[in-house]
Amino acid sequence: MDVSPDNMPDNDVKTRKPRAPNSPPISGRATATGRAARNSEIVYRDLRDDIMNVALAPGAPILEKEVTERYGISRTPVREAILRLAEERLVNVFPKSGTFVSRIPVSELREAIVARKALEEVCVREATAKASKSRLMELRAIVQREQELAENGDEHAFHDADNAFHSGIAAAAGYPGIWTMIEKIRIQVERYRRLTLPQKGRMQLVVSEHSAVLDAIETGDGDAAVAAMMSHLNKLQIDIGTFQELWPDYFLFDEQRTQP
Amino acid sequence: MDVSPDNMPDNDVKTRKPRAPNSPPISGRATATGRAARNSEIVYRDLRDDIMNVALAPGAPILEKEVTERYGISRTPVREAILRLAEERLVNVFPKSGTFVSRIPVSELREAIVARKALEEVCVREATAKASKSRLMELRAIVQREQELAENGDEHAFHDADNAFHSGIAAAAGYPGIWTMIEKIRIQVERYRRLTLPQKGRMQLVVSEHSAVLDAIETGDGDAAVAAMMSHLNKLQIDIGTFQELWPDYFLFDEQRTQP
DNA sequence: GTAAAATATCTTGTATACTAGTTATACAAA
DNA sequence: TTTGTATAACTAGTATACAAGATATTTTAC
Repeated sequence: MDVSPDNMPDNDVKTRKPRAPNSPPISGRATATGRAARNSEIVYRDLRDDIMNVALAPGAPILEKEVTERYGISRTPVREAILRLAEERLVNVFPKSGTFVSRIPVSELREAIVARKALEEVCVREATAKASKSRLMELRAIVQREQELAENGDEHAFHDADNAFHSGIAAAAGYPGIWTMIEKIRIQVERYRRLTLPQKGRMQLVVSEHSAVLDAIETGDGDAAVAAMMSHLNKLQIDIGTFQELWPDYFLFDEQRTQP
Repeated sequence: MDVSPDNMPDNDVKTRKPRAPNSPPISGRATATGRAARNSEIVYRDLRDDIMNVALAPGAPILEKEVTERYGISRTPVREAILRLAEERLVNVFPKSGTFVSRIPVSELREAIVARKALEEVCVREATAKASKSRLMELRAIVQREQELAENGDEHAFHDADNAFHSGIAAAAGYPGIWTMIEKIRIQVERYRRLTLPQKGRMQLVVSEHSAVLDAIETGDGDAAVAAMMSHLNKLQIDIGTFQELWPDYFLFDEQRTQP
């Protein structure tokens, strides 16, 4: 375009240059931390967590003004947070009307599970091929931690450890970016999972399944590792019908996308 | 939280209710078109396209003010557009300093290609299993169109048709949402592809590869279809080293993520 | 002449005022 | 009582003003 900052020879006249920002993002830059303590980030995380925990139920309204007053900040950062949520399809913004927590779209849910399985399969296969001993020890430690948390019944911490296990496999495979993608997909599935989670003995089952996956990885049997992981992830596909009865208006069955 | 709009019995006193927004996003809603003509959307798409076309080169600064004046709008919608780009890692925002088009991170690039292959594999396999005759005819028409565009040398239209083919396969598989995910991944790869695209005879090669994929789908051979698709997508993995020489500062080699 | 400090000016982040559109409510008429 | 309409209140989108920090330039000391 007509920006042309460092293409033009700017060394002929020194005093006239109106301070074109000729500081591109240099590699080893100290201030590359970027958005660390931005208010919109805090609001975003809080709202996202509330939505994922179903503390904010699907269909519930989100009032900019209420959030504004709760945090004691202005509309601008709140609005940024809501826009991020809208992109992730966690909320629906109706232009001059209101913002609401989105309902769980079952068709997307199905696809999200399929996509996650595809990505986790790649990760676990690659992890089997090239995981270092230390990585395996880390993963085993996570499984052990899960065991302890399951015994204590600490659901929240167990949930974190669960994530750490899957994240660790992606890291062992050398695919941290793919784990980022899985996490984005997981956001969609998480609300559904939170509704179905409080089943007795579920944590113990997860521990044994994780352990089986790790066993296969350690023996270097890629196919077995993939099979164990698929078996594990298939547990997500409990039939949605039963939960449809419990929370009828939490789910959305037709397609009707809001943004093309 | 303390919103509680339609949970409270609001039918006792009629005149005092301060218009709590008791209109959740009803399913069959007419105004569900949502963001149609929003300025931030226009700016976002234009900037994104410019970045993907490498018209805005990696490292180039993006000045809110310049965009503001170009579109004749205020900073707010421009800012929203830039924030969306920042989430997709197409730009880097340095808080009180400036915004720059991000460099192409080669490690993420590698992972993006792996992820795309995993997702496309699922799509093409499922499409082979359950594509209707009409879907197959549509896909064949797209391939034919690609052939014609390749002969005419219309690179831009060919690019669209290319996307339509992959999108069509996802649709045939019943996974339109997965295509959305692939598109998000594709954004990252697209810039690299645009740099490597102008190779002679590339379009003709793509046509034949697409045709091979479709042949396998039509015969119902899932494994062959997957193999053909993988062979097609592997073409993306040309060694990056050669292009590193041509555009040394377009790529980023170390990790250094900006947002945790 | 060199280097360091001061200053000017740019950048993005935030707050607030205003606009335009939507929905609920009140009210009137049948 | 029901139905249509007017109005009032609330919504998100936008514009603009201000604040805080960073970089480039200028100035000053030596």
